[in-house]
Amino acid sequence: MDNTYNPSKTEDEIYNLWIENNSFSPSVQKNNLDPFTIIMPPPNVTGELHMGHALTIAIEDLMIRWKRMKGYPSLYLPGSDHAGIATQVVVEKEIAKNGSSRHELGREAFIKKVWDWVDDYGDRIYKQMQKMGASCDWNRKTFTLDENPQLAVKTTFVNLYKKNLIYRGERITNWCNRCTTVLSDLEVKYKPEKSKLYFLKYHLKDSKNDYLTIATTRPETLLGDTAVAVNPKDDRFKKYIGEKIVVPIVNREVSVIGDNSVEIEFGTGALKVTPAHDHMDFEIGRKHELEIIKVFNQEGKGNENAGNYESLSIDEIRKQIIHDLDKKGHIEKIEDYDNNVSHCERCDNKVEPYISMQWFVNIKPLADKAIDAVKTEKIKIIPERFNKTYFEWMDNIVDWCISRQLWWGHRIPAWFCKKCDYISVSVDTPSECHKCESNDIYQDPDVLDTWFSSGLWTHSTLGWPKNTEDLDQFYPSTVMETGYDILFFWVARMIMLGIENMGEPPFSHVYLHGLILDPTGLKMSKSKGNVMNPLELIDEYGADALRFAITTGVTPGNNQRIDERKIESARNFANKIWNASRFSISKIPNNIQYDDNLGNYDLWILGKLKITTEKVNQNLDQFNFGEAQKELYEFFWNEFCDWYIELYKSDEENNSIKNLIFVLQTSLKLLHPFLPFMTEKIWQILIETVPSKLNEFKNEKTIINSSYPSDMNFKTADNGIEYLITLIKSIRNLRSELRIEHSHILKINISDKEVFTNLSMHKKALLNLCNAELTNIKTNNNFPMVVKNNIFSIQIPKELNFSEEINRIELEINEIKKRIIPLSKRINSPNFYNNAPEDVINKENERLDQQNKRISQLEEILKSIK
RNA sequence: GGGCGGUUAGCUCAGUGGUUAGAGUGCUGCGUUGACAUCGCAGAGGUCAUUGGUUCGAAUCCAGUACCGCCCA
Repeated sequence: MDNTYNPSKTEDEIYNLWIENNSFSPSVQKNNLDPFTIIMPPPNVTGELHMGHALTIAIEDLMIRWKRMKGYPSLYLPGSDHAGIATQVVVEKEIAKNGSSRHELGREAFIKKVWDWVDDYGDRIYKQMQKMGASCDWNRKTFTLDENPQLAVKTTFVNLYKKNLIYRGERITNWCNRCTTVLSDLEVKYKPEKSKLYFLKYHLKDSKNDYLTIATTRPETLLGDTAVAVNPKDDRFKKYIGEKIVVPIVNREVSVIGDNSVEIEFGTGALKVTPAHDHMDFEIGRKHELEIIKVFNQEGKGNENAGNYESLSIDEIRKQIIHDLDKKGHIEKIEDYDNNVSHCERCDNKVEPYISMQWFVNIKPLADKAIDAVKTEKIKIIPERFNKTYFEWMDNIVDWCISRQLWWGHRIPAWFCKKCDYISVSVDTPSECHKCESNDIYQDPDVLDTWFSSGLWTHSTLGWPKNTEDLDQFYPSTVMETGYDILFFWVARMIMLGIENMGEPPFSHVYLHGLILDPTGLKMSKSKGNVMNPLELIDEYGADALRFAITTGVTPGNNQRIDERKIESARNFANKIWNASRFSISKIPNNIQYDDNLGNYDLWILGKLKITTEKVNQNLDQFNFGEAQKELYEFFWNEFCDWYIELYKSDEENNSIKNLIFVLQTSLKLLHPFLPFMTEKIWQILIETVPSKLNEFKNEKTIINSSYPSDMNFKTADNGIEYLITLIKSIRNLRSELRIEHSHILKINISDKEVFTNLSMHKKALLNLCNAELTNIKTNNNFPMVVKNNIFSIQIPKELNFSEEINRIELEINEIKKRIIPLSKRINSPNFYNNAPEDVINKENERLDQQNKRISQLEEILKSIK
């Protein structure tokens, strides 16, 4: 073995080994354990692996590997998402480089371009997930536009339509005029912008000199004004209600209406109403049955109703209108104004409120069942606090607009009849209108919101709507693991559609992880230039180190900052494991009889191993991955390496090589979910090098498919090892405090015969670990040292200056005294006696005794060295 | 406007009622002839944001305040 671990050399080799062994496919169970299933949140097919994916995979894969080793049939199902708008934007940008556009190409040719893209690059993200070590069952990988998901989408659409849960209607929606599609509320992001508030004069028809001043951020929409609204409670304006007022420029006579939704405080308190181009105005318009006049088209340009402004862009219209209003004296003033402007999440273009005909899901009936599933704990969200977020959103849910005016995606399975206007909705492409049997039908050009197909992911990947074995075996899945930021985007929709199609919730647990932030605590984004590329980090440090680093101290739902030092630290830990293994292997002797006798050090480390195993399993059970990992780190480095291996070196005759190998192997198994590649690599080396007599696990040919340690029933014992460790630490400390050279052998004496005898067994350890020797001779140059209520005398070189040590001891005495005050106060209070549990009372009393004893011993020491 | 989270060592974070609050990293001193300098040994470093309450006992539970961040409208 090399003396440092080389991940890049090993990782691909190990991954191939797993693939060859078909280690990732769940085996149909012979035992009675229920399957453990994670359906991976599908990354965008155009995407590249980012830190968020890396975290997702690290967490999901550690759960899967753990459960797989515990013997559960474990399925980790991978896939990717066609990501309608995102992919379309990517390919549009690609062809724009050649000066082309999708409109120029036409729908069919454009779609072909996208498929070409997917064929060329679609596997990229899978390869990147493999670099991470994801133990997915690649035989079951699914793309949202595969045949079966297509069928699932159409079937669901048709079923919901037949149940009247899908309808078509004209609504005001968020419209991106660059993508020329409607967007859902969640696809719109708000950005603060410095803009202007324009105060415009609208003259009353009947009294020429009287006018209302109206404040607006969007003067260009006045072309579509069909009313002016004031709050009926507003004493300044209520007298105008019912009067006619003239919209400037277009000279349209409209009414002044009263509506409670008008904010008295905002602007002047008078509002121009443009039902076709503003969400709130649309609602007011509906209430008052106002005329709706569209003045912009789908591309964000003035339409035929815009008069002189036709075919100008919205920005140009604004500029022109301000100019024209000013010329006619309609502008009272213009103020600076900070407001939040909506942008398209994908292309960053400004979003316009826009009226259009769309398909909607009547969501309330679905939502009610989904709320119920969480309320009755059929689904547990981890961490629990996100229940509140979930309910908040679900309780206030609005109908889901599922149509998108895109070309890439699941085409809506609805055909319009030109003859009778009937809409035929069906899974199979109809050849004629279902009502009048005319052949003159055409399919709705729109596609479905990507989340519609993603919502079916939990069962479409398993074969639904077909009745498959997989569906029978793996639905519902166990854990849906994803970032908390897509709780409503995705998780909520999976729950609703899962219940709708399958009759039961799609998973029993939702584990939400936090975001990975840059070292300064900011979200990583390409535009900020602060992204870390996981693939580069893997090249530099290894996938194990990256995985270990991003799950170190991880807690559900909390964000974490990541910087390279964290990854370095994980890499160092991996190297420690590598070297401890190297050491253990080097200690395997040739051709001797191995016996099963265990020494004291063996029994001690087994005790630690047992406790660690219990804690790790317990923490994993409770989704405390960070804690589980911490336990392992501490055990391996601080107990196994720093003490057991060091003690082992001191007394090889009385320690068991079999035990050394056993503890190493068990540790590797425990660590495997966190550091899969390296632990497998070492396991393979052990298979080669450990003689079968020594190899407790000789029948387990790969660690990935070995059994996870739990319920350890072997014998353990302390036999004074904890005491020995404390003594060694005290001697080291004294040596350092008194600045005694490492090479100087310290002779230590203790008058207590029993302690002396017990320690005699550890002569070699004392010599090797702190360069000390037991002696029964006391000389003049003694320095007293107290260790757990025993006083040792240490022979030291004559010329030493004790002043620092005296200071230290005095400080310690003071500190203990300070501590004792509240402690004795508490112990002496009757309240404490009456209320605290007995074991606590005993413990506190014992504590007080020990502290007092230590003080007197320290004082004794002081006296003797002063 | 509503909701959620955070505030613990120089930095990054664990720690949901019971010893003297921990880790990683950084810092200081010492140490390289066989597992590992990606290392070893020793050490310094904290009024657990703040105020009040509950309790025999609070970083931990409750209420208020301040600051930071996120989500929704």
